[in-house]
Amino acid sequence: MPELPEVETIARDLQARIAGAKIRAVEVSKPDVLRVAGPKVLARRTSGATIQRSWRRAKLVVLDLSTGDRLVVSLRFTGNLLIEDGSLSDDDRKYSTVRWKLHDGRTLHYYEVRRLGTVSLMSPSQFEKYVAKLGVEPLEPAFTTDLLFRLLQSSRQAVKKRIMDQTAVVGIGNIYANEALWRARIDPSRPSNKVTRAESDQLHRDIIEVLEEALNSRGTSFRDYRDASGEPGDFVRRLAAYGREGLPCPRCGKKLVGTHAIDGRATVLCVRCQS
DNA sequence: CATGACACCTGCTCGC
DNA sequence: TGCGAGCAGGTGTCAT
Repeated sequence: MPELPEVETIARDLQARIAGAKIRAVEVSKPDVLRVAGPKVLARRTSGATIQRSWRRAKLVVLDLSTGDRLVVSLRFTGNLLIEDGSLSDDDRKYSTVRWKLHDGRTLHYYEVRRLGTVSLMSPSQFEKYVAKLGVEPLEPAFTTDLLFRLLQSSRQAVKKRIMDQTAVVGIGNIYANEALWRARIDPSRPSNKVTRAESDQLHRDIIEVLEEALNSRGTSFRDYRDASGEPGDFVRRLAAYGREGLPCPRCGKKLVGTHAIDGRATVLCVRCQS
């Protein structure tokens, strides 16, 4: 489900709403989402802890606990973190897999339909080891035009797959990969090492631009993404390519074409604009 | 090492 | 209406 803008929106909402809250008790109804620590260890090591800070790294929501441990949540397709203040729908209740009961009476739910997402309780060293494999944050100054060009040069994979590779650049998933490549007028199937310097620099601008615009719209709700308060993201109205197969290209009017040729993921492009 | 195939899950939509 | 196939904002592992 969520890519950088959606995960950032969730992490910021949680920071505003539950930073400083103390955990009273933990309930786990679907233990298969837990990694590193199982239900008993999770309950023992998080009960009584204060959630000091909520932030994002790559597509992970990270909750820093007063104990030094971190709760690291990978939402994958359908995961979400929802704050219940007394009004949770039946559906939300049905898919609530882990619950942290807070001292103030509210509950933080880890919500999951497909249960592909994970909740990991990590010590500082486990966390460091885990994030060491991740690539550069595209909205930070370290993401330079030089770095992107080097990353593209170093692989023969399709450029779309390359920019979705979380060990290269983090946070870009299928929606924003399609959108950034459409904006940059680059064919997603081009081998990444065949992208020119000028194209790479344009792609660099468009990756930042599309992620920032989506963040300002609080993400894209194509199906079931919602923020921590349950509200949908607004960027779906601004999508030019993703989900618009068969509809006219907003730039030239030619019908957009869909394919699954790159890594089996849905790709939509304008064959006239993107080459 | 880079790359591709597959596994992990449930729910929704579409075609017969 | 029922039923099977295919698809969904992702990533970890394993074989080649």
